[in-house]
Amino acid sequence: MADQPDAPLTRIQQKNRDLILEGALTAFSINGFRGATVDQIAEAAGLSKPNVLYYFASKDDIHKTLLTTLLDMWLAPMIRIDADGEPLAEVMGYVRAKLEMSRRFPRESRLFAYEILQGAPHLTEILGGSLRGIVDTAAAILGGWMDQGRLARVDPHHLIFSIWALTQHYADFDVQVRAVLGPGHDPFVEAEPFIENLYRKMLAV
Amino acid sequence: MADQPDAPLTRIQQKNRDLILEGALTAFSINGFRGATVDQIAEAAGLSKPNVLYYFASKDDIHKTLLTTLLDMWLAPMIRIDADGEPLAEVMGYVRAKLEMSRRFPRESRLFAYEILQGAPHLTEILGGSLRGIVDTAAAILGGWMDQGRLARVDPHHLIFSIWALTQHYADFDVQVRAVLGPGHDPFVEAEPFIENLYRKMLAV
DNA sequence: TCCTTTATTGACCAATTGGTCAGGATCACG
DNA sequence: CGTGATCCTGACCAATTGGTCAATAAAGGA
Repeated sequence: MADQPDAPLTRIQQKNRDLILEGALTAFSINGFRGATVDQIAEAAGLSKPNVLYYFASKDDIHKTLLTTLLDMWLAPMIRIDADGEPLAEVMGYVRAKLEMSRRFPRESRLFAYEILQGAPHLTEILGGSLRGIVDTAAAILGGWMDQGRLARVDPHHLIFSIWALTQHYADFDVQVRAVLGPGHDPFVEAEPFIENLYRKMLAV
Repeated sequence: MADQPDAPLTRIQQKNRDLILEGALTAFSINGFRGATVDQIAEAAGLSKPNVLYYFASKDDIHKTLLTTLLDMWLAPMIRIDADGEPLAEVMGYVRAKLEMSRRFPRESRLFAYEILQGAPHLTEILGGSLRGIVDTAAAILGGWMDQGRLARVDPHHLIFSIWALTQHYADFDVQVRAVLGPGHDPFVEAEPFIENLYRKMLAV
C-alpha cells in the first residue's frame, strides 16, 4: 500500500478501508486510543491484523484518519448557521442538529471526547486553526444578532460551548444519564424540550 | 500489606498511600486507566514500582480506591442543597460550587469523565444506587420548589444534568475551550457570569 | 541492644501488543 | 490464458507492562 499517495483506490481498497475505519470507530469509542488494540479493530472489521496494517501504516494512522474524516461531519451543523436566517430559529436548528448527532452518532462523540480529554494530541493545530476560525465566524454572526437586539446579549463563544456541552453530554455520559434516570426513560426525547426551553428563555429579547 | 483489613495504618503507610493516590490521580487523569502505567504512577509518587504494588494489590485496586474516595467529594455540593433555602440561591450555590470544582480539581473531573466514557466499569452499582438516590433527592427538592411556583417548571433531572454538563465541560474539554478562545482568556472567569445568567433566565418564575 | 514487624527493591516472568516479512492466493487486464 | 500487480496471512519479533518474589534494609517496641 501507499505506493502512490494520489492513486485512486481500487474497489477492494475502498471496501476494506471502510470496514477498518468502521471497526476502529467502534473500538476507539469504547476504550479510547490506547485501550483499543489493533486486534480488536481487525476483528470488528472482519479482517486479519496484518491485513489491517496493510491498509493503514499504523494504529496511529487509523486514528488520525478517523478524526480528520469525521471532524467535517461533526462541525457541519455549525457552518450551516445562516446569518440571514431568523436568529432564534437558527440557534434552535443548530441545537437540534447537535443533539440529533449525539443521538445518532454517539461513537463519534466519544471518539472526540477521548481525544480532547487526552489533550488533543492529534488535533492541536486544528483546534487552534480551522476549528477556531469556524467558531469565530459563528460567534460573529451570533454577536451581530445581539448587536441588532434580535437576541439577548450573552458571550457568543460560551453560548457555543454550552451547546456543545449540553448536547454531547447525552452521548458521552450516556451510561450515567441512563443509570440516574432508571429504566423507562429516553434521555434524548426528554432532553430536547428541556434544552430548547433553556435557550428560548436565555436568548429571548 | 493487607494482613488485617481493619488494622490502622502506620505513619509510613498513610504517607505512601497518599503519595500513590496523588500520583495515580495525575496519571489516570492524563491518559485514562489503560493509558496510565504503574511505572508512571510510581514515578509520580516517587516510589519504586514494586513498592507501589506493596501498598495496593493491583493497578485496578488503585483506580477503584481513587474513584470511591473522590466520589464523595464530587457529590458533596449536591447534598448541601437545602430544601429550606431560597430556591434560586440554592441552585446558584450549587452551580458555583460545581464550576469551582472544575476549576480547582480538573484531574478529578477527568478521572470521572474517563470512567463514564468507558462505560463506568467500576461505578455501575454506584451510579444506579447511591448516586441515583442522591440525585433523586435533589430533584425532589427542585420539583417541590417548582410545584410551589418558586422556580420555573423544568425537568429537575435534566436540570441537574445540564449543570453537570456545563460545568464539567470546562475541566474535561479545557484544551478545546482554550484553543478556541485563544490566549488572554480565562475560561472559568468568563463562564461564571454566562452560566449564572443562563440559570437565572431559565428558572425565573 | 535485640528481635519482630514493616518497608523496599533488583531481578525476573508471562502476557499483551504494535508492527514486520516472506511467501502464497487472488485479481485484473492485455 | 498468462502475468504482473494487488491482496492476504502465519509466523515471528521486540518492546511494554502488570505483577511476583526472595532478599535486604529500616523501624519500632521491649
